[in-house]
Amino acid sequence: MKNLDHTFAALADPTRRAILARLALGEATVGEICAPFAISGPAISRHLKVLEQAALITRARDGQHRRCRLVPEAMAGAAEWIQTHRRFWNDSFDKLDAHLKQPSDHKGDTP
Amino acid sequence: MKNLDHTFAALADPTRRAILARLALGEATVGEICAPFAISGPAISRHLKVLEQAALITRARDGQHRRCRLVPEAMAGAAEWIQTHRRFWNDSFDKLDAHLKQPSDHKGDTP
DNA sequence: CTTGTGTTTAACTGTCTTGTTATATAACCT
DNA sequence: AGGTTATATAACAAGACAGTTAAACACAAG
Repeated sequence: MKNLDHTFAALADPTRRAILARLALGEATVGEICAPFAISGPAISRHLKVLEQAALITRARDGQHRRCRLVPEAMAGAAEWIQTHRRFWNDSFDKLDAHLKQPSDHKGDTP
Repeated sequence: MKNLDHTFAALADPTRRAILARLALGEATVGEICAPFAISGPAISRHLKVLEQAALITRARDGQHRRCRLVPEAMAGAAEWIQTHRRFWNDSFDKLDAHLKQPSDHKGDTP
């Protein structure tokens, strides 16, 4: 359950990307992840399951909470696929590189 | 129709990634794209429509053929999202970088 | 043990996706 | 015009997906 299909499919949902963006700031419990979203708890729980099956996060019990953490290695597969293709398409990727290499704050996507 | 949702969703399908890999080698007609796949023509046609709506490819008439070409800019959005997160997770991304940058001749090798 | 809080599962619904075959459109060629 | 090739659309079936509410599970605390 750790191939590119799952990774890209997991990243295709804006709620899940927002969850990952939240987790990029540090571990969080399911309740903390739920808070900023308008959708129900079970919906978030299933998004977390999708992210876990894509190996993008892990969940571990912590008392009666469940702490979620990123697994950055999983993202590497997707990044590698894109960067492999970058070798062929390097025309406009270089501009992106220049843009990203600037010292700037990150602009995440809002849910 | 050009947001990250569409881009990642388009990349989530292995057939579509294979089509992109084929197009990375150069333009191709729909028939040429169809050839290596076991699925029907209409199925490929709809994959191409998905890729086009994600702005990953363009299609242009060429006689009675239809020539498909990559649009690398569209991939940049997905790459930017991943690379933005790389700033937080740069633990294991650095290893990927080292691996990919090894044959550092990505400057003029367009086939 | 009983109750409350956090989280997941079950069951259901509506929508989207992927494939199929059959039919239509568009261009080329006598 | 009529026939052939290349590609797209229509109509349909099967399955995946995202959301809901209600119920179950797991642990904490009276």
